Amino acid sequence: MTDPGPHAMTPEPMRGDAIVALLRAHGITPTYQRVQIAQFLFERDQHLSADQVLESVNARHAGVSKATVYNTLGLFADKGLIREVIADPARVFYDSNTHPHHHIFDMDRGTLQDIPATDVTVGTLPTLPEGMVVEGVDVIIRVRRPR
Amino acid sequence: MTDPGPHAMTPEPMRGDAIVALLRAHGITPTYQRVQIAQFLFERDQHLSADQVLESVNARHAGVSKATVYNTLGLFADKGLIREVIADPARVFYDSNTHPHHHIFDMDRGTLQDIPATDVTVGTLPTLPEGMVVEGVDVIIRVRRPR
DNA sequence: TTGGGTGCAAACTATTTGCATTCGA
DNA sequence: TCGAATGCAAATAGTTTGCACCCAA
Repeated sequence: MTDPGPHAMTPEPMRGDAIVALLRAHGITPTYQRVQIAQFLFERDQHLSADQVLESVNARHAGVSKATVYNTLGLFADKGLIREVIADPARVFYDSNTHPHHHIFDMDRGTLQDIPATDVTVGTLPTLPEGMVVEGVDVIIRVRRPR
Repeated sequence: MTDPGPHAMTPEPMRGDAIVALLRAHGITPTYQRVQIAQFLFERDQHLSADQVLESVNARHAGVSKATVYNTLGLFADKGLIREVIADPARVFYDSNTHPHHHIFDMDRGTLQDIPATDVTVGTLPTLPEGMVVEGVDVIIRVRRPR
């Protein structure tokens, strides 16, 4: 847990070589497609579906296929660069902020919002099944406009 | 919150007319397909995907289509008979236990396990966006066998 | 030259939709 | 009789897979 992640960096958009270094530091070969996607993801903290990433990345200068966006987001998540958020049954969101925090899910708009981890307290955890290890604790508050 | 739900009933499988009454009490017309599905769901507390429900219901005496299973589970969830659990990115689970509780998700097996609500404490909630109301708070502990 | 890594077209599958049919008033 | 509700075949859309290509050793 000594990895500072992308968020230890400056608030300005990261330069191309900073992105390349970040990918390398996570054991990811920095290809053209991956740099494009990472560049976009780390412009700021955001919650994006694969489709939104595809659209935005290709709006710039294109050349990245749908499958590659999916595979790359999965790879980034595996390597701990971004965080998968399972909140909307229709699609997976990827959160470019990997610091510990939780989420509010707007069921009407289908959008996510961060909650500081300190605003939620998770107390006692139950005994886990044998040989199992906690990968993460997700707290999702589902909100909507009253019907 | 005065609705006792199906769990106020006996531990034995509910009889057909008890299921019919339960559906009616929730404003659901008790058709053949819906009764078949409800009968199966409320045999015991369980976490099932739509596909598992389809298979099990049709293994008995059949006659329920895939689309109807999906639509019926959605209807039951809307009416508060069962609870949707969003934990596995690949499929939605339906929990026949609607009492407040949380879940452990086994990432290797893709299965859910209940946690008593009392084993997890959610402290301060943040201020919600204007005009929004909390539909539910989901806590999911993701576990897996260490790699 | 060769073997693992990469990108993507095509395939796959969970879920939704549109509509013919049925049901209750 | 008639409008609303129901069930399902077919369509949709998010995601995964299989394979041609590329590159470092």
